[in-house]
Amino acid sequence: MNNQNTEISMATFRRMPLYLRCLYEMQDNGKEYVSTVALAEGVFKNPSVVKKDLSNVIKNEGKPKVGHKVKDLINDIEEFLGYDNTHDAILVGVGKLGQALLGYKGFDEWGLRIVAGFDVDSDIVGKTINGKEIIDMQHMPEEIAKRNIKMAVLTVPQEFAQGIVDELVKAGIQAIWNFTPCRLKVPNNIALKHENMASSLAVLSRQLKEILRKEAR
Amino acid sequence: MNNQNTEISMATFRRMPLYLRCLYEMQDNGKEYVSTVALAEGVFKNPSVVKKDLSNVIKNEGKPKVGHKVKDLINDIEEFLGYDNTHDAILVGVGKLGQALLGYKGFDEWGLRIVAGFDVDSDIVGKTINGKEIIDMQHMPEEIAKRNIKMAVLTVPQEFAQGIVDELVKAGIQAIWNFTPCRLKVPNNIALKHENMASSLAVLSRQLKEILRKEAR
DNA sequence: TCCAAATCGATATAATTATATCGATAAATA
DNA sequence: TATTTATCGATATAATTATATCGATTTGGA
Repeated sequence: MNNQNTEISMATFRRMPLYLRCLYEMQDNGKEYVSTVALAEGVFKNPSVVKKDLSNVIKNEGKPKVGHKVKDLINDIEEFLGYDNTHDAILVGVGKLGQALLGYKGFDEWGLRIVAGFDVDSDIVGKTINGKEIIDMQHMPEEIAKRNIKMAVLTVPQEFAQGIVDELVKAGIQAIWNFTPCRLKVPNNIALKHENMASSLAVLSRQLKEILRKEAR
Repeated sequence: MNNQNTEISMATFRRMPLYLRCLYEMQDNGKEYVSTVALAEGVFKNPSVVKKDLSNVIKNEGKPKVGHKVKDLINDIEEFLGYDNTHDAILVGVGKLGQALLGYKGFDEWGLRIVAGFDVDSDIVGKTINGKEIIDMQHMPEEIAKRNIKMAVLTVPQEFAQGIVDELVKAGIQAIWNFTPCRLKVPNNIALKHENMASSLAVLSRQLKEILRKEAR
C-alpha cells in the first residue's frame, strides 16, 4: 500500500476498468478473495503489473496466502475511478453510431450518464432513445449551461466536427470524447480523448500479418 | 532512413494512421512538401517522435530545408500499413453498433473491407446495409470458409461473445476486433484487439478531474 | 508445534517509448 | 558568392512502463 502522493501512470489508469470488470465477474461467481496472480490471469496481464497498479488504490492490505477481499478491491477501484460520483454528459450527432452509444447501457457502470442527444435532423429531434431525449442542436448551448454539463460525446459527421467542437467549448464543455476520425483543435485546458479505431485496426492488422507470416514458414 | 531490420514499436504503429490522415488533408490543400515539424503540429505530437517514426517507413530521404514530399510519405505509410492489400472481414452481431460500423465508409480507407454481416434476428437477415448483406448466423462457418475470411469484427451482446468467438476460431478466423466489453479467451495464434471504451473514458475522466481541480484553486 | 506453500509489499532491473541535441546539407537571402 | 536558416538523419539522454526478485508473513497440513 504505497500511499504516497506519487504520480499514477496513464497505463495504470487504463487497466483499472479491466480489473473492475474481472472483479465483478468473480463477485458474481461468489469468490470472496482473490490473489494478484489470479486477477492477472483474468485480465491477461503480468502479475507484477497488477500488484503495482493495485498498490496505488488499495486501502486495506491483502493477506499473504489468501489475497485481497474482492469486495474491498471493487470499492477501492470504483472510488479511485470516480464511479461513485457520476459525470453527466451530452451526446452530439445522433446518427447510427450516436444511436448505438445512446442505447448502450454500460456507460452508467463506468460513471458516465448521457443525459441527452443533440442533432439537426428534424426527423429524430423530439424522440427518445433509451430514455434520453433528442434535442435540436440550436438549443445545445443553453442546455449545457442549464444542466451544468462538462462532458460531451462527439459522433457527428467529420466535416462538422471542428465547428461543433468550437461551439461546445464556447458553451462551457471541458471534456470531449471524440468518436470522429478527425484530429481536433481545442484549448489546452480542455480534456480530449480520441477514440481511435484506425490505430486499433493498424495494430490488429499487424498482428494478423505476423501470424500469417509465421504460418507460411 | 534507418533501413535496418530493427523491430518497429507498437507506439509507432498506432501513430501511422494519424500521420496518414493529416497527410491526406495536406494533399487536399495542395501542399507538396511537409517538414516533420509541421506534421508533428498537425497530429499534436513531438517532432522527434515523428522523425523517428517516419525513419522506419520512408524510402526516399527528405530534403533539408524543404522536408518530405507529401505524396511519397503517403505512399510509404500506406504500403507500410498494408492499405494497398485490403483485408476482407465479416461483422458478427448487427445491432445498433454493428449497423453503425457496417455503415461506416471509413474502413475502406484503412484497408478493411467488411464483406457481410451476420445475425440471428430474422427481421434483419436478408437485408443489406451499405451494400453489405446480412446473413443468418447459421451459415457463418461455411461463408468464412468459402470466402477465405481471416478477420472478424465482433459486435454481439456480451453474453454471447465468448461462445461466438469460439465458433469463429473453429471456422478459421485468425484476427478478431472486439467491440464488446468482454475479455475474450483465444488461442495464442489468434490476433485479438479489444476496442476498450472503458479505458478511454477512464483516461478522459481523469483529465477532466485534473482540470476541474486546477480551476478550483 | 514446526515446516512448506502461497501470497504479500517493496524494490531492483529491464524494456519500451519519448524527447533533446548535434553535425551535415540544401535552399534562400544578402 | 558567402552567409544564414530550416530541415534532415542519427544518436544520446530522459521518462515511462513492464517484469523479476526477494524477504516477510500468514495459512494449513505433517
